[in-house]
Amino acid sequence: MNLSSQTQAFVLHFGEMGSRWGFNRTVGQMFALLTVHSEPLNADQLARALKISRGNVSMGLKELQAWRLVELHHLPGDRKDYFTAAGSIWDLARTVFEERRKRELDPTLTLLRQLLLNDPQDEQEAGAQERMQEVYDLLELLDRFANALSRLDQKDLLKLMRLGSGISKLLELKGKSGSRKR
Amino acid sequence: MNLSSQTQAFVLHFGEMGSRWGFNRTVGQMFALLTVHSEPLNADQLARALKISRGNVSMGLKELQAWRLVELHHLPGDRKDYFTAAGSIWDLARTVFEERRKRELDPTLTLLRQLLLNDPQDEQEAGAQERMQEVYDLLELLDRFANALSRLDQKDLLKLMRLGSGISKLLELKGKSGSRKR
DNA sequence: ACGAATTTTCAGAAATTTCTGAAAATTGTA
DNA sequence: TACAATTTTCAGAAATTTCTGAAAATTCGT
Repeated sequence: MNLSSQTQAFVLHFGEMGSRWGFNRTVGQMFALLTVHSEPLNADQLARALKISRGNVSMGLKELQAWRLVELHHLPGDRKDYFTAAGSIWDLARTVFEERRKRELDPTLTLLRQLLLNDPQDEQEAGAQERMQEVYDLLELLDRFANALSRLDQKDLLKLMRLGSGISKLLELKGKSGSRKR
Repeated sequence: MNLSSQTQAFVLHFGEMGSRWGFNRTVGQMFALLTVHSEPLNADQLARALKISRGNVSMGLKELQAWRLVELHHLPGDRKDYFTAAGSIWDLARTVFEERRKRELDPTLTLLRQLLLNDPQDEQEAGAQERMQEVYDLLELLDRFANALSRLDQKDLLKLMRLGSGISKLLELKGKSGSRKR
């Protein structure tokens, strides 16, 4: 379980980026290692490869399971738990995307919905609520859009992402056919 | 500068969420307050309203300026710097989106591009590189897509986001006309 | 150029997050 | 059931991030 300098660099980088993606350094490293390493790894192997404590690995795996980013395997005649990254890179990306939507958007939408139920008590509050309503509308739209993207199958998602600047042409099309309807 | 309980709740929430969105608690609070408060605020007002030190406000404003999320104003006969949230909610969202793309995608793309230049030294490395290539391809696609979205004007973006599940129908359309071409 | 107003800086304090390692709990086998 | 292998837990240690406040720097009017 000694990592090539390639893998080392990859793993360390994902450790650094980890916090930006929503998990801590060692969780990022564990995930990176499981991603590049095709064979399943057990907790001891992860601990040794990454030079972190066994306890930390246990906690990290729990978190990765909560994110549904790893899969548990068993080898015949071995009681240890082995892990791999769950599904294709594509699946992983989708999962991260969905989890982040949940964590970054949903709580705010819930709060704003609540706050907007109250009647404003004065001018100041009325103005603040207007602004909050704008934030809410935007985040809700984003949330719906993210959900729609999540539901697309891989083929369509690929098609959409590859469109690039072609998107606006496609929308023009839609806009015209849409207005024609009435 | 005493905040209504509405605003208080909004500000505190954005503080909590701040870390998920890429900045720390007080920066999140400052941004939230500037967003709901239509009048420009100066550093002392922010410090008093949020009960944080003047120094912290200075650092926070510097960060918000780096994110291009605030705008500096001056009032006649007052030497203090006044700040507002920069542009419409829509503009703010676009800016946050772009900044996050830069911070979360670009460094990884750069690293992977580098790593993939090296020839693999053995089977193990070859396999790891395959996985890294997949990650690279995916992130690059995502990056291009994010860029394309950023470049859409507000009207088109709105149209696209409102499509929801209609997206797949639109893509079908495109798929068919695309294959018709050959 | 001086001085008052204002902003920035930054060393150390405080708060928070992450990590370790030993003990407790769980699991599977004989 | 007894026990060895394995995983989980969690109190406290270590590392990291954030915050304060006083001093330094800057800015502007006179």
